[in-house]
Amino acid sequence: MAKPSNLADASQALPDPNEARVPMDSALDDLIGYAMRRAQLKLFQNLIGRLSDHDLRPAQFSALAIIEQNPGLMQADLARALAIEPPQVVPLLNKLESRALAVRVRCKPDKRSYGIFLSKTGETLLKELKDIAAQSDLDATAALDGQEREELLRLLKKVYQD
Amino acid sequence: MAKPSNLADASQALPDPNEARVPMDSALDDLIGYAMRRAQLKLFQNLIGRLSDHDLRPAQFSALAIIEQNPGLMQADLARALAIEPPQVVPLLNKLESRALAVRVRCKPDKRSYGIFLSKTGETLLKELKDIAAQSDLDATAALDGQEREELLRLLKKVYQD
DNA sequence: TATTGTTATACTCTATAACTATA
DNA sequence: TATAGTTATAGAGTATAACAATA
Repeated sequence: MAKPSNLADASQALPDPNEARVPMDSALDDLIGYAMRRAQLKLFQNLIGRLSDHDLRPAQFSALAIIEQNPGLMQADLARALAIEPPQVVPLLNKLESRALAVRVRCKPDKRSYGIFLSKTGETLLKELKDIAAQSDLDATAALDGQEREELLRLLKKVYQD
Repeated sequence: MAKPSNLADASQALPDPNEARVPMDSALDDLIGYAMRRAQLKLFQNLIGRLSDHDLRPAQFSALAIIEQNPGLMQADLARALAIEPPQVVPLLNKLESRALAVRVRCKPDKRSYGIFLSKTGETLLKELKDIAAQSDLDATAALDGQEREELLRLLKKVYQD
């Protein structure tokens, strides 16, 4: 297929190959969704790098924090809190159990379900991970001052809690 | 492995099964990264739903907008602008070409490379897609007023442009 | 020898259907 | 029959190595 007749006029406006190698976006520049995706990727990559020292993924850190706040919760609850499907909880919890950070305990009247709890090891590591995550946050938003950071957090919560 | 000795104290504080089924996060509540991930997922899902009417993905929309701003750019440039690897550009561009929205043209002195351009069809559709994306933005951030939306955009740009 | 685009491949993430064991 | 957890599987998204054509 060579140069179809509906090819847009483009023979002019070719960017100088010697100038900035990163094309500008325009059109996308006014979209909150676009800016948020790029900012989120930056924060996520930063956190992934820091957590990798402990061989953990962000979802595993989130799971530990949610378990701490809701000891004894069921896997279905954890899935809902993490906004993932129940089958995805299985390998995640298996990993946490194999590292002795959390445990499944059959303790409910309903013998089908487990209560999920942190181990002492998990509680101790989670303390450290919270500091790491807070530092990652500061690092990835270093362009903001404290007041801007608080305002950003407030606005983001307002968006997702709606 | 049954109830290891380092199991954290958890026999108390079990959430009432009759109350809110969504466990709270705490610990995560002060993290910009966590709030941004949740807000970003909300915006992304909204946009995915709206673009699906046109059988397009967000990355394909972004590609169209970038091509419009940089007619004649090479695939390596597009990959860099989209923050993806060159091999991922191939199926993306194949899709846009099969839909007659964009074209690869061998027109450079370097016969290895292509210049990428929008077709007239692509230009027309892109106009519509921009409105859709803007509406998606407004919809997913309906909890914010105009001033908050501008402030959020400003802060996000400051973060990712750093 | 280096580079553009491409193919092949693999690894992760995510989602769905089906299975088990309890209820 | 319905539910909690699990298994199996398939589809995206993403990354790397290797190849062909060209420089």
